[in-house]
Amino acid sequence: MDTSRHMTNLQVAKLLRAVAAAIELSSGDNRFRIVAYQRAADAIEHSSSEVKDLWDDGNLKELAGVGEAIAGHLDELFKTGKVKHFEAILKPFPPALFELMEVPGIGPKTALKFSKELGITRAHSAIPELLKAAKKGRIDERFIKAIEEYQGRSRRLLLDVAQTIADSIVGWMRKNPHVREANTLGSLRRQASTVGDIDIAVASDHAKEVIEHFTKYPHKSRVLEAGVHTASLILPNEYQVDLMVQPPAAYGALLQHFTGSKHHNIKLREYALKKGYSLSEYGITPRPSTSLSNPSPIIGEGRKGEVLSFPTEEKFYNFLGLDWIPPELREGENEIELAKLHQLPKLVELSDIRGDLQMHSDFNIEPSHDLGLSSVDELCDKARELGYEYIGITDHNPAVSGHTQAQILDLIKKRTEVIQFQKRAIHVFNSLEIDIQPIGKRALPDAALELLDYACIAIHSSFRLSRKAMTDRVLSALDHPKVKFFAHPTARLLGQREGVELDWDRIFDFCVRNHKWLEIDGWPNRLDLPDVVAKDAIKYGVKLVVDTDSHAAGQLVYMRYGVSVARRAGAAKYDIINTGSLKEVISCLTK
DNA sequence: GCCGTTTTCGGCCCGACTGTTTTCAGTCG
Repeated sequence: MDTSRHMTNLQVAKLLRAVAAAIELSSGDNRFRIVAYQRAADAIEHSSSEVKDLWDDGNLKELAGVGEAIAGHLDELFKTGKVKHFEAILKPFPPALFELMEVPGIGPKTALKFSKELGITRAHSAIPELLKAAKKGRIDERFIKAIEEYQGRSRRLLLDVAQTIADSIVGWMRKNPHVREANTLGSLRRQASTVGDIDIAVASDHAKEVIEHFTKYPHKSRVLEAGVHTASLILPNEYQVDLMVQPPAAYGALLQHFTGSKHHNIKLREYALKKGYSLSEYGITPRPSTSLSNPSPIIGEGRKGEVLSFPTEEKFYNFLGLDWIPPELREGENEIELAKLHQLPKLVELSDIRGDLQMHSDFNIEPSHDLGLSSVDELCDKARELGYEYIGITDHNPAVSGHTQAQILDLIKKRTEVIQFQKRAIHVFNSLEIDIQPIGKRALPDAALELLDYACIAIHSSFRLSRKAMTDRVLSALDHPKVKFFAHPTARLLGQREGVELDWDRIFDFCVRNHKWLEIDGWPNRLDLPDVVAKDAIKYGVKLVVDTDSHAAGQLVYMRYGVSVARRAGAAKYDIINTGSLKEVISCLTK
């Protein structure tokens, strides 16, 4: 079988990165060609669509960073399984080289050196061979640590784990009177679904006192390092937390720089450069003009060579003629253009949410999946505490095997009585989460569906069907007036299971035409829809519902993570069904 | 090799860290 036809985005990206490395090791000044290949690789790796699907539809050049030439090469790749031009570029180098580069600290030059000096040529055994060489003392011993780091990689934290730790530490820091401001940084501040590092910035004119306070954080295991402006703690679970302290007058640039993303910062600096400014973590520097046609500065003020400081990010972005960009949108897509045109979306806020339409109670409906741990009453109490107007209880359907249709109807009627047992302080919708069976049949008789206010459907089995079969299956299950949304659509589990393959355009189209919604499931190891897909859904006009999928009352607070996904997708309040009032939601349910 | 509401040519982010590095090369975020 021709494997190229099944190449994933990650595999295509890796191929392009290998080409970039090979160009770098070849003679001649090809710096910008190298960067072009790396950018194309990044674009493909982060694309919400499978690159092969884009190729199928003739849309490869939609990817920013993929132009005429690379699109042509990928065309050849998908048609024939190989690219003659790439093979010629890669041929002089041993395959092991590109594996060695996966180790942090090893780039193309070092990889080539090791490959030659240590005789490592085969790709599959490259890393173990390198580790062996390192342990024998044939290369610098610092690489032992780097290799082990690589082998234990993908040890990214789930967003909620990192956020919980950061909330505690930021809270601790704010207790100190010298701390003017404290913020998370990086992918955590951008609320990415997984987080690499927990980094915290503090604005203060008293770095010494602030660092001292940080090292007294009560829940630490030990202090790793405490310098003049930075410090690091190790927590009992071995997670590391880094702190940076800067004077309030220059805090804006620091916060901006370390929030990233890398791609956002590159684009922002390119944009600034055209206006005659150079950006850094310290501030904004007007540049000497390089030609008569490029007089500088065009906007703002400042003497050449002088670093201008900014106390806040708002002032930093505004100086460049941009609206402040919420961290969740800083992924290097079109946010800078939108900020320039004052057209950034007004992102949905946690406080806009008025209900939660997916959660599980402890009513024993005899399901094939987990029961919840809390009673309907407990769920209502917590929801009321959160200020909600309504919730939907979506227990799993009764197990298909071992129940007659009459028994299923009976269970649902009994459960309906529990839900409607008394007048409650908030409205409770009577709903179920229904399995989609492999062939697209719902795991609940239609007669039972009629007893509900609404239902959602979800995939809990047969995760590996083809894209077409999977899409057919889902659309078939969605096709009933009582079924209102598709819950945790990709069924991914972060760090455990990849999402299923779906034809999103077909799903989006069906949803828009039939008043169906897609869920953003805020359960921290789902966060599903993924942000990039949710972004496409919104562009298509699909309505979303942000839920927690709680299995206990205390988990209703996971809503913040679902909202973060929605914000990263650029969702405004009106894109989200459950920002509506009870009356509005009831109206949507009957469309 | 990519890209354009100043350009289809002529640009292309920025600074920190590390090592054996007395002025720079490689790598990273």
